Amino acid sequence: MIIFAAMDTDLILQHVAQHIRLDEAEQTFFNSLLHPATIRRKDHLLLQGNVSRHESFIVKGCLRTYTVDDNGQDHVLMFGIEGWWISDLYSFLTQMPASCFIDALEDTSLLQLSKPNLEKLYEKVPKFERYFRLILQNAFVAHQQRINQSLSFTAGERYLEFVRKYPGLEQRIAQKHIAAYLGITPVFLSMLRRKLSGK
Amino acid sequence: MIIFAAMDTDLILQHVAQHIRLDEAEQTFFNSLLHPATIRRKDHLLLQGNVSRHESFIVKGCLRTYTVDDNGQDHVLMFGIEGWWISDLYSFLTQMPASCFIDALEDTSLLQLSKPNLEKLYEKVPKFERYFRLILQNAFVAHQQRINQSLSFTAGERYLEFVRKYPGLEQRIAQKHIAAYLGITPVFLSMLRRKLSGK
DNA sequence: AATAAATCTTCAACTACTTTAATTTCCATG
DNA sequence: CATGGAAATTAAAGTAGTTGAAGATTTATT
Repeated sequence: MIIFAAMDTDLILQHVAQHIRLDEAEQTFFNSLLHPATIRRKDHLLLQGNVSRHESFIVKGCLRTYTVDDNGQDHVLMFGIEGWWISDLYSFLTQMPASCFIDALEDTSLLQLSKPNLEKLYEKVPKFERYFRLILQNAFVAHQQRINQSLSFTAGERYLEFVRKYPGLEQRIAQKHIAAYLGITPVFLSMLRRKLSGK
Repeated sequence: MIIFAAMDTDLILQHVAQHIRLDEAEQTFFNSLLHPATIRRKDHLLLQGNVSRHESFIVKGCLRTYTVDDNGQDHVLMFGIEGWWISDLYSFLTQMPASCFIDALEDTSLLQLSKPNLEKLYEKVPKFERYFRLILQNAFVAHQQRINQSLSFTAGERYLEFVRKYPGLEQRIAQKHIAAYLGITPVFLSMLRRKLSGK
């Protein structure tokens, strides 16, 4: 006998409900398209050059999307925490090779939606087109704001913005990852944090 | 008697043709939805806080999308040149107030597509959904690359990337605008250019 | 054409951030 | 619980980029 793990779908349904209204049948159908997955700390969800086959909703844990430059240094495009979707959006939409890596910074549990299942969802419950369009728009705006901040903010201001955007995350993950997100060295981040806490 | 200005639609049809295939009737219908407009150097196409009512295709000239920070300094999110669409995409999609200004750096001629006309276009020629989805995806990827470059490139490397992305534009516009795009001072850009040309 | 205004260049002094390296703290694993 | 390796801290010296100020060049206005 096979026992299916109970899916923890509260968080994701709550997230959807913030954008569109679903009846019970629609919720059930949506759930039936989601595949639970877990990924261990330090394991990869996506490798650069591979195609991003799923959108992954983070139920618990933390991931990072990053690139590696010619000198072998990491640069973090975004973190994903509970209640966020994560993927290489471009790769997922176009089914072209991804330009980033995604790996887990903590043991993480996900609910995954494959491209074919997303198409089925759009067909049966067109309201979801609106939902994912809003997700894409928010991602777009977030990128735009980050460009703006990289032009106008000092490293200290960018750090405070990071804390505002990912509350509590500064306690959970290694500082070198935060530094790679801010575009500074871990050494300088350490100095910044001392200065900020010191006053 | 009113004489309508002849629309120069070659460039835009060529641009569309790179992504989707249109028959003659579809081309004519598309053209009928476009409104030509001109905007003088230094005039605004969009003010922060206003709603972006059109997508504007640039036939000739040059625009910049920018924000102004608390110290009164400009930061350039993007330039638009011949063959590009420009708008505050978020404001256009959501019809919420724009977070940026757009103004002309040269006398510029545009072909504008209003939100209602875009809806009509989608209805009659659904292929255009694909076209504008590709435009949005490209914009998204461009933003992502720029974030990446702001994390990993020096100012000199970012300048070279700017030249690659906007060929010839470095000859056409004021250096202070390029500096505001790169996130450096005009003084430092001046030093960079001397160094780059000097070898 | 003359003048005013904006922009660009150059230099020198300054600040934000990096690099290197030594020391300490934190955890993962045997 | 011991220990080896990764990550964080600190300090000192170096570099990328800023600021301010003066002069030169370009662009706009009358």
